[in-house]
Amino acid sequence: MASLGKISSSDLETVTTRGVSEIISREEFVQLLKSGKKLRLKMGFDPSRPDIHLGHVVGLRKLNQLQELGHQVILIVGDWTAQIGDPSGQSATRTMLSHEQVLENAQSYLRQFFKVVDKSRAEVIYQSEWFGKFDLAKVIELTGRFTVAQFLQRADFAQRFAEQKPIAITELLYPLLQAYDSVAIESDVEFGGTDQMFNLLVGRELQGMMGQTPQQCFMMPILVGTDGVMKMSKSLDNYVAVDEDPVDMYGKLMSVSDDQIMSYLEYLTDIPMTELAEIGLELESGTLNPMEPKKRLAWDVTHQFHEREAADAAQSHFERVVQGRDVPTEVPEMSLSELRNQGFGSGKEVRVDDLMLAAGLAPSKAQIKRLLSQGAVERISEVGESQPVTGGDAGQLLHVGDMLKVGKRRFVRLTNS
RNA sequence: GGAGGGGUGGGUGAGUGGUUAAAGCCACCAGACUGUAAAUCUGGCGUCCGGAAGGGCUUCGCAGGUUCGAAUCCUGCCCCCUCCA
Repeated sequence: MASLGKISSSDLETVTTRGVSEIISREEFVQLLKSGKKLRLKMGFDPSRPDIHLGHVVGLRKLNQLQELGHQVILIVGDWTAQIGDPSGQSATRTMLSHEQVLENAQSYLRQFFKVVDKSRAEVIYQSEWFGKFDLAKVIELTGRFTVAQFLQRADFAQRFAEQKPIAITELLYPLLQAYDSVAIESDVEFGGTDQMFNLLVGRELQGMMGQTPQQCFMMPILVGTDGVMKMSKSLDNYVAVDEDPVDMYGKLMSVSDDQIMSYLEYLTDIPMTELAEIGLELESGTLNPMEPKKRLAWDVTHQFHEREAADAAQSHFERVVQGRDVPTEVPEMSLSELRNQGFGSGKEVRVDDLMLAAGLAPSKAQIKRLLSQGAVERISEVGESQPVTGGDAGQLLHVGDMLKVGKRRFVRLTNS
């Protein structure tokens, strides 16, 4: 680990450009890095959303890089702002979280957070530490520092105002509270996606007003989700969660659009930029099969969250099941006795549709019929002979050792006990 | 206080008495193709019975009502939004 203030030019380059969208202001930030001061890096967390996905990881990696240069991460649990909800244009009102719920979510979040961020160089602070004692006089003082016109500069507000769409008053409060956090912890640098620019700037401004050195605003690009179009988000279901098991994580990364390979490699791995440049060129010229760098990406990221062996296993699983269309080495099992307890089958045999239902391979009989008629279901015997299960075969009886393949990659095997 | 707009399937959003289990788009599922769970193309996409044809049930904020028939009309209720003051 480098000592504070001493930073190599390549580190500086990486920290300030790779996976970075904008820094306000870059010059001041660079000076701070060189000053030898141990910086307080502010990151906020909304405890109503305790799941971390790769979109967040872009920023967390940045925090980690700075930690390695000796700086300190301050994670703020937004137990007050969570009740407001960030005005991303969607739902304005949110239900209050109970204290226990906040604690629970925070715990879950932290477990994921520290998969990327170094725990020993981080502290966790709850907003309620300062907002818990905020009184009305202070709220008025805080709000009195800003005007509506200033807030209407924020693109999202401006747009909704123009379209005569609702803007909740509490939404205007959100940036203010977030800004006050910066004052409360004397933040040196605050991190967020580019969509956070306004909020970060309000923090910077408020600190100046209150006699503190204004924080630097560090903005990361928004990662596009696995659909290749929208930003990665849980509600769009185009995300790869940090908690994902290796096989799913690898698989989901393999489903990233070809167009996004380069940005994923840049934002989520440490593969040198010079090497990435070569890969980019080869992809463009068509001399490199996109699957190759994508596999590397998938392996690399999976390995960041799991053991090497697990990443290797995930890769061979992918090659075997997806590329080779073969049966995976480990197949989920259901036993006849278990099935009978659930009211399916006789204990000696079971219908195809019953097994699919019980194994969760389809949510309803109607869905099963569709799958059958679409030729999505295959029966594989103990000796490996496979035979399609078609339209009228829903009642076909399966015996111990039989296996069903549904779609390209879902399996279940019938066992005895 | 006044005027008006609106609540539809996972999401958007059409639909103003039957041909509507409800357009289109997105998401999702399957198939084909392939270099992957990319892209593209095709199909599917409430649920239950049936091999199928077909039939039953449930669904358009909630509760009633009119009608042979209602997401569509009427009554009451709940909720959301905009504008004027």
